Amino acid sequence: MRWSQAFIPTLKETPAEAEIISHKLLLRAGLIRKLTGGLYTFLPLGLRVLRKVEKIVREEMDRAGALEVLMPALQPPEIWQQSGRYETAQGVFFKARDRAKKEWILGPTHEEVITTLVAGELSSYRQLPKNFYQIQTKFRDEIRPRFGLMRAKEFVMKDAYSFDISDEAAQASYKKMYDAYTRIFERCGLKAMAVEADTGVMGGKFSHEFMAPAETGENEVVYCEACNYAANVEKAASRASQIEGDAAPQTAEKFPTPGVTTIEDLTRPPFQVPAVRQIKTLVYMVENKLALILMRGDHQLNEAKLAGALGTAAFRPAEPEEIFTALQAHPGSLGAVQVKDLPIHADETLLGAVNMTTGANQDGFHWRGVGIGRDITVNKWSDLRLARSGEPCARCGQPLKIRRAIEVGHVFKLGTKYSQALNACFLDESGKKQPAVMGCYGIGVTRTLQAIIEQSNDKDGILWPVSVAPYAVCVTPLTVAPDSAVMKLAEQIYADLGARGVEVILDDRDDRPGVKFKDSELIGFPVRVGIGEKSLARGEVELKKRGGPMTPVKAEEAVEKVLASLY
RNA sequence: CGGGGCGUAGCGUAGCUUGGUAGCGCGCUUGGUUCGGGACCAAGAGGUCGUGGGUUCAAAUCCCACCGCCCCGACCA
Repeated sequence: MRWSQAFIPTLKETPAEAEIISHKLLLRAGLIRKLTGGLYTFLPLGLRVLRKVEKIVREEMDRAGALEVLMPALQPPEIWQQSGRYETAQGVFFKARDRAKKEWILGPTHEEVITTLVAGELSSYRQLPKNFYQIQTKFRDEIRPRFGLMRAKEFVMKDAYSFDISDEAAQASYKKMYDAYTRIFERCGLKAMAVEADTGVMGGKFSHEFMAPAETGENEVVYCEACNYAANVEKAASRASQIEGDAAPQTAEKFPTPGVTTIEDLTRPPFQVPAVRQIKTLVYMVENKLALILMRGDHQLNEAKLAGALGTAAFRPAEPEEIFTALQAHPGSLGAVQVKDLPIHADETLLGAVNMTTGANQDGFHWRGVGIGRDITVNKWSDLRLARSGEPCARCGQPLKIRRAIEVGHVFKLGTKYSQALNACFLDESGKKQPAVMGCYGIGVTRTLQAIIEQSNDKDGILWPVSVAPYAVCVTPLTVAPDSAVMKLAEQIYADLGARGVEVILDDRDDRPGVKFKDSELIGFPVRVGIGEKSLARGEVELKKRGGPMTPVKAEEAVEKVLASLY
């Protein structure tokens, strides 16, 4: 490609809309442009990168034995009703209507479609295992699109769905995808770690997320350097730090606490009750009934765990009016002492706690000397708390660490939820009808692209890994007069590299060197070959790896040196 | 959806408090000088000041509504 013929609108200044470095660079390097919030056009250079990421994904899926298909983006709501997700996934749908006013759904994911397909084709266990994948645009009505491609209304995703005859076989399929993902991110030059994850609305059995560490990531990963335990913070278990030794249990007593409405307030004089000695009382509306959730004062509730404990995701924090009606007190003065008519769920760290302080369900009053079990009747004990940095690892006891990360991939073991609902069944060896055991596996392709930039950049711009760079080499003549020795050599190196299969761009723009250098560094071509009169007088050209020093090489060796530097 | 911020030329922005000719930098066009790290000089083009309404002799500026974008939040009582 000749730069003068290309469309590479680089920007000297950062558009005001971009907040994080990868988003800024996507715009500045001329890779994407925004149509409107959450919707982007890939410009030629950005599309080249996208295609390269897709190619790597495709190669690794094929290698793992998955079969590529392409499913419709537009889906009938009926299959979602069949799977039971029409209601639960309501929030993410973009909907459309045809001329007959019938409703359609712009696919946010494709479990229903693929399972419907398989249901129609599958009859015998001999047909399994099968794993189908596609690379397709998904549509999700995100609550808040942000950070460019990171969270968009429309994005490219690779999704794969495996069908197996048994749990064990499904496990093998899962492992294959897990391994494929590890290779994919490695080949993309992206640091990503597999972490245990919550299954959320997918309703699966267990799952791993592939997380690319980055400060701007929207997720938090809890990990242990000692034993390699790693989990999404929504899932992460930590060992409960017990409350230190107690004096003899005191008797519960109500005391006035005018104006006190937070855990923090109670830790200050005159009360000076440490947060670990407090019981935080949260009120939730669970399927239209109120429930109390008790946490230790220094702990935070993890809603993903709460969903697991409640067995439903249909809950929300109660409104203050609802709380007052039920407990005759406002948030900040709530407690579970002597509450008999509401279900009480408690985090297991409170088990056996005595001498605790908690709200009295009377504004301006708290109880102290409260003993769980004696003064509060807990209906269900569960692990409900958010793991924190420094807490002992649940496996090995070493301190846990937390870091932010971008979720780039997710593998789920689904079980038979969808195959049962949509009748994707087969006859086993004994002639018995069985639902296929499924798994599903996603990679956010466009998000991966941006995550690579987020991890690989410096003050001058992007540092593309060779595997996904829009062009591997930028040949930069400092003079472009057609009959000059400099340009002639540039043309020759450009042609020779192209002939050797290297993706190369020739910066034939009649611009000053500084402009060309800045642009090539902003875009981040892995290797630049600079050709100028001065060095050429010595029979040399300049080889510069992005982010590295400039090294002179003999002009006649340039092509070989470039090839060597690429691998 | 709640809160906050912002909409002025392709991009970045000043002007708004205190109403009175819309300004600057980058980019763009033309000419010239330059030519190894985002050149310089000169002359230009380019604006429904987000949209609609209101107040006023007069609105980018004040008021109302709407639209759009960005950020934070939407569990921590």
